[in-house]
Amino acid sequence: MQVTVTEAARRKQITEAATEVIAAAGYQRASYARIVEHAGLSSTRLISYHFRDKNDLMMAVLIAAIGTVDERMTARLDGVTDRVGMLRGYIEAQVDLLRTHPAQVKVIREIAQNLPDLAPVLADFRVGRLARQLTQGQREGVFAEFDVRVMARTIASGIDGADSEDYGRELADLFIRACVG
Amino acid sequence: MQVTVTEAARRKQITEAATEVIAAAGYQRASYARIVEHAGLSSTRLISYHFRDKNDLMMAVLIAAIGTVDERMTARLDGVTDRVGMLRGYIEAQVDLLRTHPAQVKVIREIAQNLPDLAPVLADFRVGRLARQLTQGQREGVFAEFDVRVMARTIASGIDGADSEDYGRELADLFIRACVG
Amino acid sequence: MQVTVTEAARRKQITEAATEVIAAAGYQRASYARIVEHAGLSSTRLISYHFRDKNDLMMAVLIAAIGTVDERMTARLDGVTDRVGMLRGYIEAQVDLLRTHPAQVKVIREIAQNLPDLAPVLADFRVGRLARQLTQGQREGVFAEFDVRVMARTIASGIDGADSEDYGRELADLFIRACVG
Amino acid sequence: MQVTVTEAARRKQITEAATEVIAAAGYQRASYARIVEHAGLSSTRLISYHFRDKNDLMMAVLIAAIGTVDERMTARLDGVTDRVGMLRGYIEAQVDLLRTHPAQVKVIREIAQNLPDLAPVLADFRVGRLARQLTQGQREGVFAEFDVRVMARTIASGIDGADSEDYGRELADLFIRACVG
DNA sequence: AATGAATGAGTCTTCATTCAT
DNA sequence: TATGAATGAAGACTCATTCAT
Repeated sequence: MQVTVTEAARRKQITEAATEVIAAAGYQRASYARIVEHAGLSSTRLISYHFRDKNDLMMAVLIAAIGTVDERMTARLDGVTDRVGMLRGYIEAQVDLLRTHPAQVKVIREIAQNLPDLAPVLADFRVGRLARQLTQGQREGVFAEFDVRVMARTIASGIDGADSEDYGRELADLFIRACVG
Repeated sequence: MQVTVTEAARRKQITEAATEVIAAAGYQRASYARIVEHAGLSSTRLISYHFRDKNDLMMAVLIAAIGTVDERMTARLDGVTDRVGMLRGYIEAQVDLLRTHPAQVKVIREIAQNLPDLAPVLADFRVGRLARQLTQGQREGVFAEFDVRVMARTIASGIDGADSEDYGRELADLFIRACVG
Repeated sequence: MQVTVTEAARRKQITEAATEVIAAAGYQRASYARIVEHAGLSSTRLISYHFRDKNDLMMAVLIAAIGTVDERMTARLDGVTDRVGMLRGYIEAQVDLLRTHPAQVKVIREIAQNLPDLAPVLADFRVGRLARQLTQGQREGVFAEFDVRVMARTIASGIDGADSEDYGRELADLFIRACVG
Repeated sequence: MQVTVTEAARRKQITEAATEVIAAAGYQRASYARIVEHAGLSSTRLISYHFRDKNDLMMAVLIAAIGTVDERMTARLDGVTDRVGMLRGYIEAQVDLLRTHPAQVKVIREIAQNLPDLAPVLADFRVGRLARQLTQGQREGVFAEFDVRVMARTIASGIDGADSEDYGRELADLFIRACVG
């Protein structure tokens, strides 16, 4: 029995299944066989047909995850002009994402760890928005003098360790002290 | 041609080769074949002879790496009683390790990521010494009130992102501000 | 050069080759390599493709063997109502199977010996039909009083040692004496 | 630490360990590694030193098992002249051996199954004594006319299936009926 | 747009045996 | 008499990809 759907719908089905498999089992264990099983597809051939190779699939998964995360962050921080409020909002929003979109967050980390070539691109994605806000804050005299790149990366890596909303609030307190100095 | 060396020497040769392979290629790609090639051994059977299984080998690699790192840290911080000086010394020493013992540091991270059962033990190894110092500092009134667990984990993850001595100094400044408040 | 046949045909080819290998070399020595060689296949990967794992293959082999044996026995004994005639027919038919379908008979024994979990199921297959007939014969007063389970198992194991039609006839005489008493 | 014992004592230690391993795990799984572990020896090299190869070890194991079994049977049947009593005694003594010397009985079967070259020799060992008694019984007119070889083999294989003393008694009844006719 | 079938390379582990004291 | 160390071959199984419709 041969079920035919549109190219776009099939690609989405596969990337979503791949996202869940990567989040649950890790990048290395996300084999075609496991993805096919999770998605209920007929054979791995279906993946090979819709994606050039495994790297192509992973890029699609990554782009989708980044899109989702970016959208959520933009929605959360839109209109916030207060620098300190922005910093707290950024950290708490990121921590909140771990709860609301765990698969997407996990996928971004997994791919970053396992495809080192992407590290710089992903680093900028994770840190760019924050760094710009920190620089603005320094210009306005709200934040002390510090190396913006170091601060942004430290905040980002600190967020990765969070496991609860309380942790997020404590983290925000910590970095507000460090930034306002 | 059969070359015979002592058990201890052979085990050390293999664990060192494995350490380098893990650091260079990652835990998942550290196959017996790659380790044997890197060490110039005759066959993978030599690893199976000296280690019960792959997990046994990885434990030996991990213990060696932890031993090296722990020894360096103890040597660096021995005799430092000033709390703020200790905090700076801890961070800078850790960052320095990334340069002087990159393979050992990488191995500890790789194994922690890929053997989740060990995560709690390794977390304590990475964070325990620091957390005790922070708590002491709070009792002495040198450090402000903050969640020691969050602070220690944030410092540890911040260190992982460092890539130079300058970065280490800036990180120390950052966390001294956050701790002294 | 890639030769493509249907799933069913390939499975049959593999199970038949496996049957012959098990019969000739024993369960333990029936490796994928030997089966592939016997069947003239390109690589062991072909077996892994068509069967989930080795146990899956062995179950397919066993089911085929049981099917063949059961079909032959049913054909031989269909319509026989005379209890003593049935007993003789059963024993001689079983002995005859050793000559006409040696591989199937050998496979059932080998798998029973090497997969102890299946022993009860196979024991029932080997002994169930016979035990029912013996019980009926006792009810009808044709057979003496004896433990049906012991008798059926003894008959079955006696058959295993047979090596000729004469042996089969002698065996039938023996057990008719033992049953009629 | 090097412990030195006599050749004979060491061979006995190894054959006994091998006997237990074969009985517990089967012939195929009785590897040098498992035997060494069971016996608490320092390395597999000790086996290679005392036995030419694995076949040599297995012969030693088999001879020891046969010796034990033969001795018990001789003790049990010595002085029994009554033919029918001898037949019952033989069957019940064999079934009793399954309980008192399970390892030795298991070893003989395992080796017979896995070393087909020995089958004739072992068949004679298992069947010879019994066949001679049956022939004598026929000459004395106590037993009916039947093929002694078939009867002896059937009795022997019937015994293999026994699992209790009751089973043994029932088996003796069965074969007395079949022999006395 | 989809599929069934096939594949070579690679994974770790176990095996009995041999080398060299 | 004993031992530590080393070994090549073989075991089942998984991988992403390609062939051929």
